[in-house]
Amino acid sequence: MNKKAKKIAVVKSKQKPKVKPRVKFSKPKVKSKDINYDHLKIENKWQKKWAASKIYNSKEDTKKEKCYVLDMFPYPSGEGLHVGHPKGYIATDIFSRFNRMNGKSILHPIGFDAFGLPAENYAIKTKTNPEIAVKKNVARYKKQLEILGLDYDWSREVNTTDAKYYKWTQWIFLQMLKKGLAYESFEPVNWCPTDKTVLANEDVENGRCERCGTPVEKKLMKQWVLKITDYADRLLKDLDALETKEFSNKIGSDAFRKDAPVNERYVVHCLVKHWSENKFLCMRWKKNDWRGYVVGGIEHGETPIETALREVREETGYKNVVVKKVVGNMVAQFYQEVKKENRRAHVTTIYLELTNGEQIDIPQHEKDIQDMEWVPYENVRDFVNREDLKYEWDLFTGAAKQKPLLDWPESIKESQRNWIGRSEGAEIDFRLNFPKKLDDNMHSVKVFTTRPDTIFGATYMVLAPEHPLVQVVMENIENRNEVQEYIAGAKLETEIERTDVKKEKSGVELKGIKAINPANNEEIPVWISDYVLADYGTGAVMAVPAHDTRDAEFAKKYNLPIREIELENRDDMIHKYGRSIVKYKLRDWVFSRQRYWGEPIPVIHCEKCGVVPVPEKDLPLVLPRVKSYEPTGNGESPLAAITKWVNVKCPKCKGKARRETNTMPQWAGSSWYYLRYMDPKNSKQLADAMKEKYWSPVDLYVGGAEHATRHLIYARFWHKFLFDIGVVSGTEPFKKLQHVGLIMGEDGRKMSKRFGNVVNPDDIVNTFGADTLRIYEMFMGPFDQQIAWSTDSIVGARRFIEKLWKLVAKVTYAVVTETGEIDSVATFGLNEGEGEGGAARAEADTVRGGTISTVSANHINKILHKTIKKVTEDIELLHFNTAISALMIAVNEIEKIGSVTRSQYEILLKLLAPFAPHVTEELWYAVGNKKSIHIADWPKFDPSLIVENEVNIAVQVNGKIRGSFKAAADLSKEELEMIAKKLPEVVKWIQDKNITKVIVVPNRLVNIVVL
RNA sequence: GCCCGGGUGGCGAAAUUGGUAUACGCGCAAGACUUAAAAUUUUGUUGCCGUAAGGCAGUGUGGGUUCGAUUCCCACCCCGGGCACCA
Repeated sequence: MNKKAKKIAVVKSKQKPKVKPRVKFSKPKVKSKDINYDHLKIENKWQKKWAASKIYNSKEDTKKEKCYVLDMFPYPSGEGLHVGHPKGYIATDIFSRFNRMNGKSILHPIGFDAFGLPAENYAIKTKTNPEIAVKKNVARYKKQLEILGLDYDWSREVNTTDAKYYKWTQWIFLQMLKKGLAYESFEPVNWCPTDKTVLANEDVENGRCERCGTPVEKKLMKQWVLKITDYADRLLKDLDALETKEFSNKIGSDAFRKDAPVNERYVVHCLVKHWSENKFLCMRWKKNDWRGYVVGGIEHGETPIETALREVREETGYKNVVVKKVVGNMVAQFYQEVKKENRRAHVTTIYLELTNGEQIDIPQHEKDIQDMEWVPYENVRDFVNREDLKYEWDLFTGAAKQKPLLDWPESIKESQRNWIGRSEGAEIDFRLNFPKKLDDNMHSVKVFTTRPDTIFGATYMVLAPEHPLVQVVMENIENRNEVQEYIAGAKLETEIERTDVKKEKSGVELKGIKAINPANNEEIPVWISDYVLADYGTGAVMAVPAHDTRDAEFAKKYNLPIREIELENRDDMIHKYGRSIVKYKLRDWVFSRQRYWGEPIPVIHCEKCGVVPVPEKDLPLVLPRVKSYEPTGNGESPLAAITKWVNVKCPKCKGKARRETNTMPQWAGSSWYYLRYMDPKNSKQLADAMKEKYWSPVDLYVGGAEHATRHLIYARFWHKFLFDIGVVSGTEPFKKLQHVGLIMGEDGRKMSKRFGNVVNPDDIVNTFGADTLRIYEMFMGPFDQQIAWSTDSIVGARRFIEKLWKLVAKVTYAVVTETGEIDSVATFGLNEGEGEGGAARAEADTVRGGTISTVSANHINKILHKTIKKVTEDIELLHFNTAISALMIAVNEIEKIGSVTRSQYEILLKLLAPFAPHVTEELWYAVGNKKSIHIADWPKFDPSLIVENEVNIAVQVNGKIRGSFKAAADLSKEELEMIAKKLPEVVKWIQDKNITKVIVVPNRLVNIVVL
């Protein structure tokens, strides 16, 4: 895939691009000789050993849970990788290594996407055959990737330009053809005059070719098109779909009721106060869901207050309840809790009080599902949020709370929603009326509107200049010349000019033509204007200047009537005058390119039979070698010049026929490659069904955000199609998606040869080591955030690894004699062979009275177990920067203590192994292990070890920190308050003052409020 | 214009059931080691006032809720991204 970033931008507003002319690689400040850490030797050694031992090869092991980790495969350009590229690969590497150590069966493959314009243009520029250029570039990329120590299963490598691979790309196309999803269209398409090919809508950016920036032209051409619009609705809906989950609980309750309120606007939350004490009623649904309030649905005709009273009586049995107010200051805390549940919720929160405790019996079915408890005001929050009582049901819909089907960043989902651009509206026919009727036909014009409720305000109609009807009625137009001139003028404009919002609107009235508004039978003028687009909706609009800014602008300019009206009922209007219809902005995918370097479209044009697919047995249809692969510009690809290849017999009638000479777009091969990794060598099908079922879907997919509206939409489309024809088992290919934040140049601009700010990863690996590079890139900041590279800051990562390296000398172990007795306690050395010998080693911490004190050992244990927890959680969330920070803290602490047992050190190594695979492997063997650390078990933390027995208590006076003290954990509130009040630095602030209130948060703070 | 995301030291950034803001790293300053430098190491490092003890201010701005707000609410400013004469 092409690694193009869309915009050049700096990370932060405040930070102006610091233009440093010198961005070349600078010499490092580290010296590794002194401590014997030779990263080149170590990294090289382990990379070879891992390749030989095949520990990273994937297997469909049904006994294990699977984990499919995927990178967006690279598009090997001529320039090689820069340090920004590996960021995503390092992240998936960490994630897959982590999951492997957690006992999962891993698929972490890689391949190359190499068909398409970039490779072809590069080949033309360098005058090499694209096939050869691609081979060379792939080899270079592979080498660059290999030295990073990534755990790819290279035996599953795919390449989209390999005939064995694109056989299946062509096969999928044929299946689409069979289902009518691939068709030839003859319509205006985007044409790039520089690249001399048509483009899909997705390849056009602000009216320009996404590759070369040339403004695209509209050209009428016959093209292969894929009917992605048939899938528009599913592509949109599944973005918000929920994971299907079995849910059997049928017990009736508002929470589960089918007719429960589905719209949060019709829900009330009732806060119910005790009749004599400052306590609130907390409800417990027996499905472990605590609420601090009663939730009820407003039924038809009720006011929220009535609902509140009814719900509280029904659900709690307390009869004598009165409404105090609707969200007042007094209950602001509760209100905030409610809002937190759902930021979009606009619930009415009602505060009620009981006048007495009189209670009637509630029905058994209510008792079955819920309990009640009176909870003191200040404890309600803790009570509701108790960790062990996470709630599983959606508050508003009553459905089981489910995870979304797609765990994707909201921004990418939103991009796709925008791109698909669904809008619901109506098609309404306006009859046309013109005096000089040439025939009796009363023509009519279909308009598309999302506001049928404004139909009475339609005071004129506007057609796109290209609207076919204009030509039909041309003879009846009085100002024919003027109209034709306008149409000709509009044609000359580029898309960019035409769709410029700032441009003043222009248009011409079709004099002599009138339209009739079906709502009031009024005759209204008909105009043409280029602000109406031919290819959206119906190419015609009813103009309602009172309710549409564009129409208003136009009406003002041409003095057309603007009529304020009362809005009608939308559905009634649609019903009376038109039909409801859904339109999408998404266009069908223009699928042919007039270029050489792509998959040949496997179709034959027969004079008699028309379009005939190449028989499946003849696949792959291999891309033939060609003398000149320069684009022709005449709408044919260079393949058309190979008459021998082009002229074939029709597979059906054996008559004269020609091959299709257009090729597929760059995005074809990448639309399904993740499936091929599952079974890369299968010659019978694109992937074996069992294997597909085992590995699907991709558990984590990492790549650039710029693919949001292309690759990621195309792949979802193809996947859904393959699902429909039974080739794949699920409806979505990528379960979790994460986008990588770009690494910018040191000057804050995008890394590019053009700016001379490219940093080559090979240089970094050479001087600092792959492990250092990996740690640095993961430590830079949040993974999805764009950050500028800084060679100066790498030393931090390097120093950290060196600290770990030096720490091995402080690992203690017991030397055991042949009879099993402890001879002495020793440490490991940094040099090979040091510390070894005839004597066996044993854990130092088993030694009675050994060198490491119990206190220190316990202290290290506490640190380590906290670190295990933090690192484990952080890797799962892809919070690599904070995971590394936790590891640094652990190393610093252990270094300070100065001694560590072997088992403790090994935990540390394991935690770091996914991040720095080489150095940890080296040290792992150095302390006496015989099997790779990368297949060792991930450490588990012991919660009891994490518990602090001494805590720091902050003391505030009127909310300001005035002091602190250490105290045993879980000291009572009273004791804490007493100690706090006696602290000299606190006494100073509270003496001579009236203490009005003391707030004590156990294990945290004491706040003394004085007057 | 509509829709997402974000704004914290000199810099990259931590911190979410509302509870000691600035963890970790870079840089910088001072000390140790060294003939010297590098490397290493120790200490310090939000700003202002103060020799210090300490005080005041402080998480884009202005309000609000609260004993307590980076965190919740309201309004606004700025930055980044997506869509855009889409009817």
